[in-house]
Amino acid sequence: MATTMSDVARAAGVSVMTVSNVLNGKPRVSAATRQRILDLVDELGYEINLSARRLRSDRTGSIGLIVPRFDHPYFGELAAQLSRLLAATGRHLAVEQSDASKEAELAALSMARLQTYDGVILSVVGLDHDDIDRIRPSLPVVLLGEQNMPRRFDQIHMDNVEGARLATAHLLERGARHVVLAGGGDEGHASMMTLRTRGWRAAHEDRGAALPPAGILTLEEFEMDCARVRVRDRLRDDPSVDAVFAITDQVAVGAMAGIRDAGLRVPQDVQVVGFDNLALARHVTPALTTIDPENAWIVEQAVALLDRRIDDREKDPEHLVSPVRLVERGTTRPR
Amino acid sequence: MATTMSDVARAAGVSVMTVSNVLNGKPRVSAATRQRILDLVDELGYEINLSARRLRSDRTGSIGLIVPRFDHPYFGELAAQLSRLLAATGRHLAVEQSDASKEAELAALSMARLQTYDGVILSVVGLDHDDIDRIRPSLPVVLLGEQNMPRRFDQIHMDNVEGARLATAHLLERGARHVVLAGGGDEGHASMMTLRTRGWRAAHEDRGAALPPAGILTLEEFEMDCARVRVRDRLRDDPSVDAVFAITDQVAVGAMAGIRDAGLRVPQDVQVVGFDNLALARHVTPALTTIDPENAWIVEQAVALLDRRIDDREKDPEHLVSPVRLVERGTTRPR
DNA sequence: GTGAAAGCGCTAACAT
DNA sequence: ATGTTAGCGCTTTCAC
Repeated sequence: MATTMSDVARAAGVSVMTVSNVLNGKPRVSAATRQRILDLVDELGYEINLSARRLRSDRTGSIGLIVPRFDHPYFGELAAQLSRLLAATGRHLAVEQSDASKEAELAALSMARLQTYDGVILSVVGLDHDDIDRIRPSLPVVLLGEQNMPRRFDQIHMDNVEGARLATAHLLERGARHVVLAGGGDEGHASMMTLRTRGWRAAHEDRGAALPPAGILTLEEFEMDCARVRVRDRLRDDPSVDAVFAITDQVAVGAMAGIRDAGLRVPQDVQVVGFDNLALARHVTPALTTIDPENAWIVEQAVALLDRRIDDREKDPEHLVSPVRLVERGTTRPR
Repeated sequence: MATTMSDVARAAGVSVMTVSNVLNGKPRVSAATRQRILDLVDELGYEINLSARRLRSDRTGSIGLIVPRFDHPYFGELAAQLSRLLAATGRHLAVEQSDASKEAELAALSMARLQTYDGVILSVVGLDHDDIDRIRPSLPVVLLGEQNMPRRFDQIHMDNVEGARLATAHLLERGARHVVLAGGGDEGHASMMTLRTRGWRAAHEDRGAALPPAGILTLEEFEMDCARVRVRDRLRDDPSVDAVFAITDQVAVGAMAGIRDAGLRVPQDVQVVGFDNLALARHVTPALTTIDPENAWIVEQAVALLDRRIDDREKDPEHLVSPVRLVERGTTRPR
């Protein structure tokens, strides 16, 4: 069996309460007793049982992050940043995958699993307003997502429309006449996809440019494989396409491969802009022009919101929009 | 307050034990009572308190995976596969980051954090044999790693030497005369790096080929940025380099960018082989020839080992070596 | 400064 | 088929 607090207490000849007080940094303990207990803790290899602490008091020092998928680099980067930030305040992060399916995401949100955390940051994908509304968490939750979400939650979303508008406007400015939107679509509720599609439209409207025919290339998944094949085929069908705004950097990398498959060059024949500014974006050749969602800002705000909510469960929910900016690299032509 | 079992019991007019039995699928409960309780659970929105269950009985249905970094795609892919596999048996995965530093990794391994899991899969980086040996987990742990690890743990490692040998031999076979090892090194204990370096050496010895002078390009980090710059500089210094064996796919992608920066072509001027077979490897241009570590196999075995150990804490530890194979793509020349 | 008592929500073991 | 008892390891409260 693992060493418990009462083992330490017995060895030190004190009560468990004194051990608990020492371990929690409570003030009213003599220096001598404190030191003796600390030594014993080391010697016996005592480690607190977080389940017991949690059962009695809340507070585990753990924050949960629920993401749709572990193997999407965007979430990997988000998790890494969040982890670093939390470490600064002595807490740590556990990441769980919701699998982007409604059932899995709801299961991930089940209080049972969440209770082990002091608070949870939930990246909402695949849930609509009503699904989320059914969730009545008894612990602080911050929502990260694009769709319309119940106002009673603290939430952060990217400025998807503006980002997509910037991306598309940049392409049009650089001489593109026919900007295909890879991974776009108007179906369903407000989502990353529909919002970015809206931005692509808006950029055309802003300049009085006509939307290209069949300009939206739908994708089953926002993955490289899929994007590569669809973009290649689209270019073969229609040589007038001279630019791709890809809904994510992953799609953009797939699109770049597809463009090459079609025997064309980036950016001379076809320009490309992505969205996410993944680490990867700097390292493909040519380096990818993309929209930076300011993850550092998002992460910082998410923790701030969580902390404020942990502090005051009744505070008014906040609704933040992250700034976005265009990062110009080599997949678009110089002015 | 959240609904507890006794709330449900009171509402159903039964004891908490009956509720517990229903929720745990115990057989000796009448169908009528079971249904009544299930309905009430729904109605009251009851969710089990895992901390309480854990405190009493072990079993949370959660498995922990500790990885050095969230933002390395290799671990993202590993976690995703593991998550999928565990879901099949009704369990779920939480991933924690150890940050690749010794302190952080030891902290991640502290029983306090691990106790919330039924078992833990630990990807060991930055710890040597003695550090790991200091760990006396009271719960099942499977080690994933390359260095020499205490035999009392169940463990899995890749066949790094063989993989590196395959990669290097392939380059030599395809006419390479000067294979630089990007990210290699002999320093420190057995590690992914030193083992792959050994394989690179062995392939040369096998063919009676001399090792190139300054053939090992050390890298501070196995990251694209770093690899790109170092490879570019190396090629500029020494035009005789005609191949790069990159210690990881990430390094390989960086190397490919560096080769282009130096004004050379892949694979005509410089061939490249990576290691990991990330999803990314198929989508760079040209597609990356690499070593596949058979992650699916690793994940499957890790869960099997964990389950066997959960079943029998006293069983003899097992020590598995994953098979590796070469995946030939476009960064090496056809035969 | 230290400790005794009570109990968080659950389940194992043993009644009935 | 259902209930009773006890207790997991900790913290809260209150007493000394």
